[in-house]
Amino acid sequence: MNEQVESNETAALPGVYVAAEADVSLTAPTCAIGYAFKAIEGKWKLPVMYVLSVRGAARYNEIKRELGITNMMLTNTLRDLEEYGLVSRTQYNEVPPRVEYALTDNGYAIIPALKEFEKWGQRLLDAPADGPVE
Amino acid sequence: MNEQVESNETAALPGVYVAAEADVSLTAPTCAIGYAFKAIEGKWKLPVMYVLSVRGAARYNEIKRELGITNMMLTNTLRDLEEYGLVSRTQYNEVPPRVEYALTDNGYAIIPALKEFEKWGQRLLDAPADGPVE
DNA sequence: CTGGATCCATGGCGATACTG
DNA sequence: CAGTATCGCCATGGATCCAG
Repeated sequence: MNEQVESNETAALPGVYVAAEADVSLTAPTCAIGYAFKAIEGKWKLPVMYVLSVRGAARYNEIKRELGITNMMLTNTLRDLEEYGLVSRTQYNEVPPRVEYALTDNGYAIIPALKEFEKWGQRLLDAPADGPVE
Repeated sequence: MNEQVESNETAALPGVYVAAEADVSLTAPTCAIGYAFKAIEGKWKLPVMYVLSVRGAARYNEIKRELGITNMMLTNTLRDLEEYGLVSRTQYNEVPPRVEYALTDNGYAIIPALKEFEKWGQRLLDAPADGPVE
């Protein structure tokens, strides 16, 4: 495929690092980023949270149409996010029934990370030469 | 992966555009955050990139031990990350053989997002009352 | 001994129906 | 409108096997 022969000196950019300690124990119960990874595990957690962050609050079928997600996956994803206290569910006893989902305070706190992800994605799009082969 | 282009033609609903009704079109090829989501899709992309960001460069079995990931998953994950131009693979013709993986410049660019994720995870850990029921 | 593939069991995930 | 139920496939995990 692609033979990327480059010098080893680019391995570590000076002054750029995430954590000072080289011991990476993502599975530790007190590992912050490991816990974050677990919270967003699965294909649809981040897309759902992103939609809610943009819309503020959204109904079940709204999210479904936006993402093209199946009922099963949306239901499970919302339930998981609820368990983590990231999404709140508000049911209105009306006819027809209405259920609105919104980010909790902890869910809202993910937005800075989402924005960084967006900037990163933009950078990848701006460098198509290094992108995946279409 | 393969981009499944959702055809707008629908036998039952002619003339109805599916993509047009989405205000948030994460599937659009020019959507930055959608592209970022695709780039990190899968269970192990972020953990592997995190390990590489901390270690600077790591060998195959180093990553494997750190994460407790299986051979198949690590191989596939590294290959996907290579395709996206996020990870570089450097092979040394030595005895015993040695292969080192490191983040590319585009791969390193994810670190601000990882830092935000870490802060977010720390916030979740600091608010156990809102966390998932143990 | 290291990097990686192959077989196999399981669970996440998708498509389509059906229900309150 | 907001879910549930069911089927089937593919990604994932576990163990073992292969190449250099």
